Amino acid sequence: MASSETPDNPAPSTSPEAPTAADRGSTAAALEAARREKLAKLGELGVDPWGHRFDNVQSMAELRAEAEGMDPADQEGPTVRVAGRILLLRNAGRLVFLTLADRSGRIQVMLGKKQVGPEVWPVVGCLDLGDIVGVDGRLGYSNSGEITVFASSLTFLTKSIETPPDKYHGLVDAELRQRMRYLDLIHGDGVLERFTARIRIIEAVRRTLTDRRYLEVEGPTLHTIAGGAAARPFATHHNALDMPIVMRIALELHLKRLLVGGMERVFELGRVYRNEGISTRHNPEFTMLEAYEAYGNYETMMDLTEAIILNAAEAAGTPTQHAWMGKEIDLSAPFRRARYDDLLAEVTGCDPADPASVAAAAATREIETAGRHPDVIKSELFEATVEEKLINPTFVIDYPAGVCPLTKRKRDNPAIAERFELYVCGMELANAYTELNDPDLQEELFRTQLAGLDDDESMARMDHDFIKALRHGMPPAGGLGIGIDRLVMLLTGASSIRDVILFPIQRPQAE
RNA sequence: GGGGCCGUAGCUCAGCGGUAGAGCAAGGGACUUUUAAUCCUUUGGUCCAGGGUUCGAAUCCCUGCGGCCCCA
Repeated sequence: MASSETPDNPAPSTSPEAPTAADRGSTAAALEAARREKLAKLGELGVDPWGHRFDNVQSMAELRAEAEGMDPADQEGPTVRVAGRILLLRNAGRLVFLTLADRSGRIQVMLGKKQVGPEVWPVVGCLDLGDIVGVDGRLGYSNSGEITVFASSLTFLTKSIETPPDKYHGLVDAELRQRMRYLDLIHGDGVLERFTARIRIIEAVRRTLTDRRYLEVEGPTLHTIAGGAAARPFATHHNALDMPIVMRIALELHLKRLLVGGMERVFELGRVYRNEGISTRHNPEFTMLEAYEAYGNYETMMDLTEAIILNAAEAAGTPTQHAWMGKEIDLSAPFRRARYDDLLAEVTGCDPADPASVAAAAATREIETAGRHPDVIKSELFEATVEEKLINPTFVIDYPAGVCPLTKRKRDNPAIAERFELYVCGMELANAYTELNDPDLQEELFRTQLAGLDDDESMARMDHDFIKALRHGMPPAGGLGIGIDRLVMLLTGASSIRDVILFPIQRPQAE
């Protein structure tokens, strides 16, 4: 590649090897050629266009705060140092204004021919939008009242060879924004802030748990049995062991092994993989929190869930009441708690205790009923009717046992499992159980599930090693799972999971 | 899986049967207080791909590719 190291061959477009922009007949090539000429010019000027260590940089936000306290007429502002990317460049002859951006914000820089001197001024002529520069100068206000760093020197830090997107609209095309997330982060309104909020949210989730003496662990992501949830796994193969491997679809069964191992309070924040559909709420890999607390139950986990969400909202700066998916959401705790059967009866008018009544209600909504487990029919009816009605955070509690093979049954009613799911805006955000710790019942439930349900419907994969662990004694416990991406959506107001995942899955770009 | 919408210059978009347009960006020129700077000027395209209809297709139809949305 042409670079500054060939000063005696300054402009690549004049090299016999490199076709001129016109030869290539492409605007993109012409734009690149213009930048490469400046790259070569920098070399001639003895400037390294790729830059070096640049210490003691102050953030734009810091400097803005400092300038707020200054008298705008003050000509003797402090000497400061900034570094950032050129987002805007206004050339007024022997005076050039830059809008420089770092991750904290933007600040204006003024470069004057007289002020920077004859050594540096030719370098100013090599600046393009997208270049990264460092500036030393005096902090103050321009004539029009803009906070400005009046440069006394300019340090070139990195040349950009590519043309940046439209300086005003930025990248609009959703495909390009995802394929070139780095540009989306630079130019997209609120994008960097949203992903920063995601980081704060995850920090808050972690802190909420560690403050409660939870231990954070890392379970295996390569499993031999895809257990702990109902989902199709990604399958692969381990060569040395010559055996099939699946990517994990849940964190559950290994965390429970650690409860057996006496860790008492454990959690994992990690990626899980499900080989299923892609939508505004589904990405094949997503981030899940699972937490298990010995001697607790699902009510313990409701309290924990509220604490996690409220702390996360605070960390993200999300007000208690805000709009999401076009609805007004109120995050005030305690969240509503409503029994599964009560909601189903309320919305559909059927009798949840009577399988025939449930089936009849399901049939009117074109849900397949023939030969299916009554609790599965009930579950589909619930999904089709009740979920969308749950706008404000609602703990749906006490699920039909038939769809909860890993959950402890109610002491007085074995048909009901001590499970809750948390819904907001019709979206499932969390799922929790009083954990089943009876190894014999667990094994039996795995078996009946395997016998009675399709793979897709069943959460059960017979896992003898897990049963063996339960046989050694897992303390009674509450367990919780939270979809972190969806939580971030809720707290940042994003309507698509792709807006909260830096690099969501995409088909490869056509050549 | 079913339905709808979209793909035109590096970016943002117009054109929707008569042979390619604008703004920004880029090149040249002017300007020492601009801020989406301004002014003058120049350049820039396999109209996603492949078929079809037509005297004529960016435009209409089909298929494919990529994307977005809705439903299951």
